[in-house]
Amino acid sequence: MSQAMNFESPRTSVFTFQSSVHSSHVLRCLDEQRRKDILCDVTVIVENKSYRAHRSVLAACSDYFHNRVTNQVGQGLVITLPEEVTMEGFDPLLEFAYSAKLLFTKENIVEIHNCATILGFHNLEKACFDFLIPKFDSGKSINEIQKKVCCKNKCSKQKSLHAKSCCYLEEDDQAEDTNDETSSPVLKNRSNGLPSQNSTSEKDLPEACSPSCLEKHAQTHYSPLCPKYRKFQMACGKDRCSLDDCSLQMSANPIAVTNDGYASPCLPHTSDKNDRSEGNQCDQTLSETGNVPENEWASCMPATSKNSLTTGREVTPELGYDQPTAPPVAALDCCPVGPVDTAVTLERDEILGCGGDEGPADFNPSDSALSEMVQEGGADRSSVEREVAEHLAKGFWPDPCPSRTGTLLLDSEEQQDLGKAADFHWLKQLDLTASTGDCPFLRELGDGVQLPESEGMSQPEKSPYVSSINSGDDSDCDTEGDSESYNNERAREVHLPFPVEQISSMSRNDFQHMLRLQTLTREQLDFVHDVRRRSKNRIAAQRCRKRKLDCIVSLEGEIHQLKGEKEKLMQERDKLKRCKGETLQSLSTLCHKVCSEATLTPDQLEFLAQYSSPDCPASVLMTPTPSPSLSLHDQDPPIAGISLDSCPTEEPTTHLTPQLPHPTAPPSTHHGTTHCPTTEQNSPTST
DNA sequence: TCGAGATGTCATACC
DNA sequence: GCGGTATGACATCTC
Repeated sequence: MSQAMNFESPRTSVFTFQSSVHSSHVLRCLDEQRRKDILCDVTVIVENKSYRAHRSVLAACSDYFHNRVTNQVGQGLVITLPEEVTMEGFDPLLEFAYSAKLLFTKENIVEIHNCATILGFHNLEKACFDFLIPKFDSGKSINEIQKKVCCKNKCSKQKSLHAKSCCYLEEDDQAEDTNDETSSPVLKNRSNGLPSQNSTSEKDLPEACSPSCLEKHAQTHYSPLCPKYRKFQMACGKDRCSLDDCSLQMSANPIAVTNDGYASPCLPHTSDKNDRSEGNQCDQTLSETGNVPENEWASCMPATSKNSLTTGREVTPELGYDQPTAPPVAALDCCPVGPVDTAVTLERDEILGCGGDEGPADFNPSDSALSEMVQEGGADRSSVEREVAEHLAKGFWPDPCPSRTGTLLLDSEEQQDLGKAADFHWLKQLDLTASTGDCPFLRELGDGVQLPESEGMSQPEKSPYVSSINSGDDSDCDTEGDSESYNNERAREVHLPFPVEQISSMSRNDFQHMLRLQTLTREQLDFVHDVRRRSKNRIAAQRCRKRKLDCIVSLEGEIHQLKGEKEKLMQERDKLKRCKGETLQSLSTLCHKVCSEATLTPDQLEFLAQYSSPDCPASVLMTPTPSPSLSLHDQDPPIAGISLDSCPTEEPTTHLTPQLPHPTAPPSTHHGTTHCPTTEQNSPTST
């Protein structure tokens, strides 16, 4: 059945989220000191119970305490918390403050949330509770939650994968509502077949964002861009975007709680030859039956790793693996199609105590991939949020499925190697169609979160629907869907022993490794390579186009900037021209004055002309014919100041003859030099 | 019906 | 030599 059923388990479910915000060593010391009441300088009273603690720790973790202890001195500080704060809620929070681990049960999660809210506890962001509380809220079915958030806009177009996902899920929910959990022989069979499966199912998908949500979301990033490019930028803008794409289907498999109270992360399924079919069925099985024997949890984890993640598909006898009969959302949802790295599985088993017994399940995965993924984007988010999200995500999907589907056929050692080499592979398996809304943690992380644009993971081929989603347009789903269906059909024809989605989603090493392990026919090899090539090229084309668009946008900005500079230079030029005109005008006036007042002999004038620049009116006076001098004035003088300085008009002025004609008078044929440059001639306009 | 935009694919070059 | 990537060109689809 659903997780809700699991939540109904009479046993107490205890979960732990660990934050890496704190240094574990320091925290351990502090916690030890607190328990021994060493250096404790504050007493917190909650419901008549007192807790000794360090004010610095509390202040660091809680706004409330920060405010209360600020400016408070002395060792005897006693803080009585509001009555709204209960021991039930405060106790785990205090533990969290000192251990970075939050132990909670479904009974106290709400209380913890309330207390954390009242006390303003850091590191326990809204995302945690928004996601967790509904899971524990037996009053609301998961279906209700999903429908409310996700499927409001139930696929305006069925073309959209996302839309398909929603609809598919909803239908599934509905179908499930009408079906008794034991009424389906298939389910029974599945349950019997692989009881160790995780209990996640597509209906457990958390709030998946609608395509419109995604688009809106992404648009916030590209608002400065030309609207017509936004879609494309969204689709291709991995550089800056796409952790929008972080849609990570991780979200699709939130927390699954087994009867023994462990949070079951989205367990990956592999397409192991032997139990591929079983595995395919399994994920639905448990999720629908919700009935996992407690003592099987330990064995569940390793077994899970061998299960193919292909919920929503049918098992086709001829292929041995399921082909999608419905949008492969669930399949993609559930973490990667790949197998769980054996090492990871064991590690998790250790973490879980693998006995399946009680005790907090302390998920503290050390996967760098998720960390990187989470940190890569969302720079605008607090590191705390990121870390919390990261840890929560890890907690729910502790297994990054390192080697993904590609290693489904590998032995454990190989898987380990591949897992090390391909930390992001599991991400590649994730369907990017969903928005961050799918993952409450990553959604809260925000828009900036980006999936690494490593090869293969980018988009469509593994899930051809993806591009349609990324493009924000449902319409193109047809072609992609056709392509996908064609590929699937071809895969069926050539009896491809693994899902088509794996071909392009695998890393090169994984891919080659898989090919080595598989004995494929020539036809199969051709098909596989063809699919992979087209997928890679499709992604490359998207990147290429995005770069082009970015370049265009950049050039447009550059053009705008250059236009501004040009405008400034033009204004400066006009200003200089005006200045030059004024200078020439004053020079002309001076020249005429000198010529009219001074009495110069022709020898003197010739002498002046010899040592004066062409701009100097004195030289004009000596010019036999007026035309050359006019032409000189039509040219730009070198520099007005220099011309003036070089013009020795002062000395000879005293020798100028008074009978020199006035500039305004008709030119004298005798001198031929009566036309001193007028203002008009030297005006900028004339120039 | 036409054109623009989006996208997938192919061919080719380059690394 | 193989595989990945970049990119121009083309085809197809949608609006």
